[in-house]
Amino acid sequence: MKHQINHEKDLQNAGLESTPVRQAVLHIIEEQKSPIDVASIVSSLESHNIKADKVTVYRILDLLAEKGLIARLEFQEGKFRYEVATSDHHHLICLNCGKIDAIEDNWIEDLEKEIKQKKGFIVQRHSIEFYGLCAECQKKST
Amino acid sequence: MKHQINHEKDLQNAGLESTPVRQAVLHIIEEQKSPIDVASIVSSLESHNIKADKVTVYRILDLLAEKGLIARLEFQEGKFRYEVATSDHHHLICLNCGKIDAIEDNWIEDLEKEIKQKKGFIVQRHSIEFYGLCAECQKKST
DNA sequence: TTAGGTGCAAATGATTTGCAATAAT
DNA sequence: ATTATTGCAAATCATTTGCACCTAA
Repeated sequence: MKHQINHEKDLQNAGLESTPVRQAVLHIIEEQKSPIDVASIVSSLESHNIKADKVTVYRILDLLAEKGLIARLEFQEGKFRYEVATSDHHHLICLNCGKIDAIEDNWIEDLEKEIKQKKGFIVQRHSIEFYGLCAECQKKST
Repeated sequence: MKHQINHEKDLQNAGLESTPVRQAVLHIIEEQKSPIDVASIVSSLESHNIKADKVTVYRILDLLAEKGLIARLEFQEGKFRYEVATSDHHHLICLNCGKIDAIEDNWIEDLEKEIKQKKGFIVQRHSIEFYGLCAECQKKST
């Protein structure tokens, strides 16, 4: 369980000034179980009674992503989502209920080695998402 | 080597009326070696002297994707790209020169089985991209 | 003639830019 | 004072919607 105070450290470690808005944005992204979009971050700030302009949020997100504190994702929605940068995992997006789950795996590392061997291409990061039906929706909608 | 005439068949097989613009869009996407965005498709139509509104192109792309003739992709650019739907492969996007290569693999099928076992999630489609440095750019930029 | 295809104008949504106001060191 | 942070207005870019017009079966 992380507390707000840790975000101050995280920010400082990343060489960023720790401001209330930055801490709050980091906190909101962290307390979220699945990747969150900018509009949701903005309204979450409002409900936390933290006054911050949308533009400021965009700029903070750019900074945090640049410094590697958060990861920027796309789920074929025409917008970005963010999550805290943690151990490697891939997202499972249910096409029926929209729920986003995640899974870790041991396959991709080997696949990236193969990419290096076959293509000489060095993978720095990847974007891997699976779209389908979660267990619950298979029962309901089928 | 496919000819325009095949696109007529492709469209009809998909249950779509074969119009000049639809054939041209399909042709442009097919002659492209890597996934192409909408703006490029529109200007390509212009240079082929085919008059078509941007909106029409969007609608055609939606149709073609819906019918499975083309695939809709995202490369973290905030816009969509399209390619002909072919055998399964993943994209290698060079962060230095922007070149987009592709690779086939035998890993993902097994990973999707594991997802089914571990999570009960049934994968219908996936989005898998690797970002890094292509062989040429490793020589130059390093 | 009738449904589907297209064009044009305008709306929407996400993101970015410029610049002035503000806060922190 | 000087630099970085934020707010506000407006611009930009990708995509969508509404509606009228046109065209092929």
